[in-house]
Amino acid sequence: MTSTSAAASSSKFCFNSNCKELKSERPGKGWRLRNGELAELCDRCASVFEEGRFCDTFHLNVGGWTTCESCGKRVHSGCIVSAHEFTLLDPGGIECVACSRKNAALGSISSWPPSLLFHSSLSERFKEYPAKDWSQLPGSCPVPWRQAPNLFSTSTPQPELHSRVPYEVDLTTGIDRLNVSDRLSTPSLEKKQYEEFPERLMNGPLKPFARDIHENGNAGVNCEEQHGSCLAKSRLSSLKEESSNPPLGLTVPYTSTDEANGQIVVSGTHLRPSSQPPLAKQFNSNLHNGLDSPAETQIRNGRPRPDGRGRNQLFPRYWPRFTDQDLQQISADSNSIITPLFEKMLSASDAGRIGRLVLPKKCAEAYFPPISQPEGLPLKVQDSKGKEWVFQFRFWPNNNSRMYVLEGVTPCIQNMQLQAGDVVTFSRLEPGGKLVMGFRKASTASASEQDNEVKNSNGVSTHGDAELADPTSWSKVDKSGYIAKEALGTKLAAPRKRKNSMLGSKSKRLRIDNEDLIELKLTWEEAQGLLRPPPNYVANVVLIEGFEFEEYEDAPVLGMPTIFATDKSGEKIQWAQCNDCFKWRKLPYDALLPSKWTCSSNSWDPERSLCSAAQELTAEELENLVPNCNRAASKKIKAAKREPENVDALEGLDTLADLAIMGEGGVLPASSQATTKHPRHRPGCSCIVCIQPPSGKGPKHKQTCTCNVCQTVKRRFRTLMMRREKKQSQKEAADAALEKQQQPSLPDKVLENDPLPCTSAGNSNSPNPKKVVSEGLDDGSNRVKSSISPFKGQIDLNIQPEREEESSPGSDSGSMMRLLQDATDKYIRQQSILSSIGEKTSGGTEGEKTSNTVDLGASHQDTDTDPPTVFSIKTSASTSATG
DNA sequence: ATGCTGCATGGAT
DNA sequence: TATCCATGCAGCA
Repeated sequence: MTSTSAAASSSKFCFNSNCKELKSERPGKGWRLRNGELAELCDRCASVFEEGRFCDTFHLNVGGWTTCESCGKRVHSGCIVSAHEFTLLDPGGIECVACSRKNAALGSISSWPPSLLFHSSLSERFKEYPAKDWSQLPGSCPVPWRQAPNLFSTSTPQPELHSRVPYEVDLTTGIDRLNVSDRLSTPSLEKKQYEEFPERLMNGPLKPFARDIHENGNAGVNCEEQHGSCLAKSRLSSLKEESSNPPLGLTVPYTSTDEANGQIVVSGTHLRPSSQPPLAKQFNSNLHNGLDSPAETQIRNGRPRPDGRGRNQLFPRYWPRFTDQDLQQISADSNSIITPLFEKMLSASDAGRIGRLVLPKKCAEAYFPPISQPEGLPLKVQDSKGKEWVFQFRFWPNNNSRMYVLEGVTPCIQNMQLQAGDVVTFSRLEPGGKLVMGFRKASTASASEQDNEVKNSNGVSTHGDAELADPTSWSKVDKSGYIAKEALGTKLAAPRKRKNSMLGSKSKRLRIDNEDLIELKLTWEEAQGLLRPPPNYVANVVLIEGFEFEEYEDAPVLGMPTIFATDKSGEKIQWAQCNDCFKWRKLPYDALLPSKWTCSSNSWDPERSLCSAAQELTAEELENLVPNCNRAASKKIKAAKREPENVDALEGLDTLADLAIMGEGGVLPASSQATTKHPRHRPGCSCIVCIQPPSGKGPKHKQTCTCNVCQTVKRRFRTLMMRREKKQSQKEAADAALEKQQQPSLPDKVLENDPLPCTSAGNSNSPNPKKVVSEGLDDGSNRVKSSISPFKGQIDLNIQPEREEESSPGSDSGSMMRLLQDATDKYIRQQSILSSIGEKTSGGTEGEKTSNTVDLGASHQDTDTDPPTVFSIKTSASTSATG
C-alpha cells in the first residue's frame, strides 16, 4: 500500500485504478490515502469524487456495498473512498451520513466516526512518530485509513509537506479534527478500563460541549456505536493512562460553569440547528446517561488528552475558560461553532519583542499539527477580528523533549495590544477547524468578559483596573512588591512570577533575580509613597527619628503620583496630572488625591477645573520637573566623578549601599551583581540596581553624599526600619495584651544604654518605635549590635524586614554589619540634627525625607528640593506584607 | 550595535 | 525525579 499510495503523487496517471487518464498539471484531489497524502485524480475523477459519486461510478461492480439501515441507500462501506460516507451501527450494519445526522439530531445515541476505530493505531503511530504526517490532516481528509497500522509502521516523514502547508483545516470534512483530537488516544484496549469508565464519567460535573462531535467526528459524518465501544475502549485506555492524575479533564472547572449559564457555550448550546452537527444533540443525550461523555468532554473541552506517551494531561492553567466575546461573535456571525482548545497567559517572553510564543507542549501536541522537523510549519490563525495571521509553528529540541513555539506572533500580539499577563486563547472554529486566537486582557477585560469569567481555578486572578483603583480592594491584594508595582501602574512583567527562592545561589541568573527582589522591595517602598490616607481619616502622626509618619488603622488609599515642587513665590506646591486630559494642574502641597484624579476635581483652582483649561505649566517647566529624578541622578554621578572630594570619599555609604542590598537580598551580592542589570530595568530606572555604578567604578561616597545612590540607600534603610518598627509595634501590642506592663516606655537613652536587649518586659502599650525596634532584635547578634550602637533608634541594619524568618547574613555579616551600622549611625545622626532644626540644608536631607512619597519613578521628582513630607504607611498593610 | 536564532539553563511543578 | 517552560545567551547575520 505504501508503494501504491506513494504512487499517488508520483504517477502521471490518475490515481483511480479504473481510470487511465493522465493527471493534469494540477491534479484534482481525492480521498486521503493512508499515508496522509491525497489521491491525485484526473479532472474527471476528481469531479466525480467531489460530487460524492466516486464509488457509485467506479466501484459499482466491486464488493463491499452495504445498505443504509435507515434509508436503504447503498453505501460502499468497504472502501477507503467512502469511508466518511457512513457510520457503523451498534447492532451492526451501517447508516449513511444523511441518516446518521438526522438520527443524531433526533437524539439518538452516540455515534462515533468510523475512523475512531483506528484511533488506537493512530495514537500508537503518533507515539512512534508523534509528528509525522499530520500536516496533511488539516486538509480534507475524508478517510481515516491513513492511520492504518501498517502505514504507521512504514510511513515515512514528509517534512516537505509540513513546511509547505499552512495549517488550515478543511471545513468539508471533520475527520482531520477527529484525528487532531484523538490522535493522542492511546492504543491499549483494556476491558478493565472500559468498565471503569462509566464510573469515572459520573464523578464530575461533566457537560461536554456538543461540538465534540465535530472535533471527533468529522463534521457530521456519523459513525455509530459499533465502533463506539471500540473507541470508548481506546479512549478509556487513554484515560487510564492518566489515572495517576485523577482530575484529568473530567472534572473541569469550566465545564461545570459554562453550560449552566450558557457562557461557554461556544461549542455547545449556542449551536444552531442549521450548523450544528446532529451529533451534537446526540452527544448531549449521551451525557445524561453518562456513557462516553467523559472522553467526549475531555476532548471537546480541550481537556487533557492522552498523548502517545500517555502523559498528556494539560495543566489546568491551560484549560480554556471562556471564549472572548469576539470569538463568540464570530461564532454567531458565521454560523459556526467555536471550540476552546487552550489558553495561555503571556509571559514576558511571549509578549516581548522576540515574537516567540511558547506553547504548552501538551497543548501544542494536542491541538496543533504534528511536526517532525524543528522548522515546523506555517500555521494560519485567525484572530477574533477575523484577521488571519500566519505563524510558524515549530519546536526546539529541549532535554530530549521539545519546546513548542509560535514564531512571528509579535504583529498579532501588538495588534491585540497584548502584554505579559494577558491571556491568549486558542480555539477552533467549526466547521472548518480553523484556529482562532482570542485574548483576554489581564487588566482591562471588558465587563462582560469579567462577568463571564469563571474564577480562575489556578488562583491567578485577573485584576481589573477598577479593582486596583478601588481602595477597598487594596487590602485584599497581596502587599507584595508585585502588587505594589501593579498598583503603581507599572506593567507586570511576569504575572506568574516564579517564587524567588534562590537566595544565595551562585548562579548569575539567580543573582539577577536577587536584584529583582531588591527592586521589588523598592517597589514596595514606592507603593508606600503612593499611599494616601483614607478619606476623612485623621492619621496618627508618629515622630520617629525626626521623621513624621502617619499611621493608619485602616487601609490607606492609593494616591495619585504627584510632583512636589516649589513655585516661583517659594510656596510649596505639587503638580498633579489629570487622568483625562493629562494636563498638569497645580495643587496645594498638602492636597491628597485619589488614585484617579481629573481636572473636574480641581477644587483648588476653579479656573482649571476643566480639561479644556490651559495647562499652567509650560512644556519646558514640565520637562524640568518630570525627568528630574533621573537627570539629577546622572548629574550627581557625573559631578561626583569630577569632584576630588567625592573621589576620595569614605567608603561608609558605599558599604552601606552594598550592605543594604545584601540585607535586602539576604546575601551580599558578588561584585558582578551590581553590574548586571536585570532586563526589566530600563533606561531611566531609578532603582538601586540601576543607579549603582558598576562595582569598583563610580564615585566614592561620603557620609554626607547626597547622590542618588546614597539617598536611595538611606531611604531604603529608613523604610526598612520603619517597617520593622511597625511590625514590632504590632507585635508588641499583641504581646502587651498578654503581658503585664512592667514599665512605661523607656526613654531613648535608657534603651540606648540598655545592655540587655531583651526588653520585652518593658513593653509599653503605646507603641514606641524605638523601643520596639530593640525589642524586635531577638537575634543574638542583633542584640549585640544594638547594644553597642550609638544609634539612638537602636536600628539594627541586620534586620531584614522582609526576611525576618530568615537568619541574618552569613557568619561574616558581623563585620559588615558593623561597617554598615557605623555608616548609618553617622548618617542618621546627621539626619536627626538636620531634621530637628528644621532647616532645609542639604538636598540629601530633604530628599531623604521626601523621597518615599516623591520618588516614584517617572512621575516623581528628584527629592533634592522637595519639602519634608510624611510617610503614609498603613500599619496593617505593612504588617501583612512583612508577616 | 542590533536583532535574530537556536539552544541551554534551572526554577517550578 | 522527571518534565515543563520562562528566560538567558552565544553565535551569527
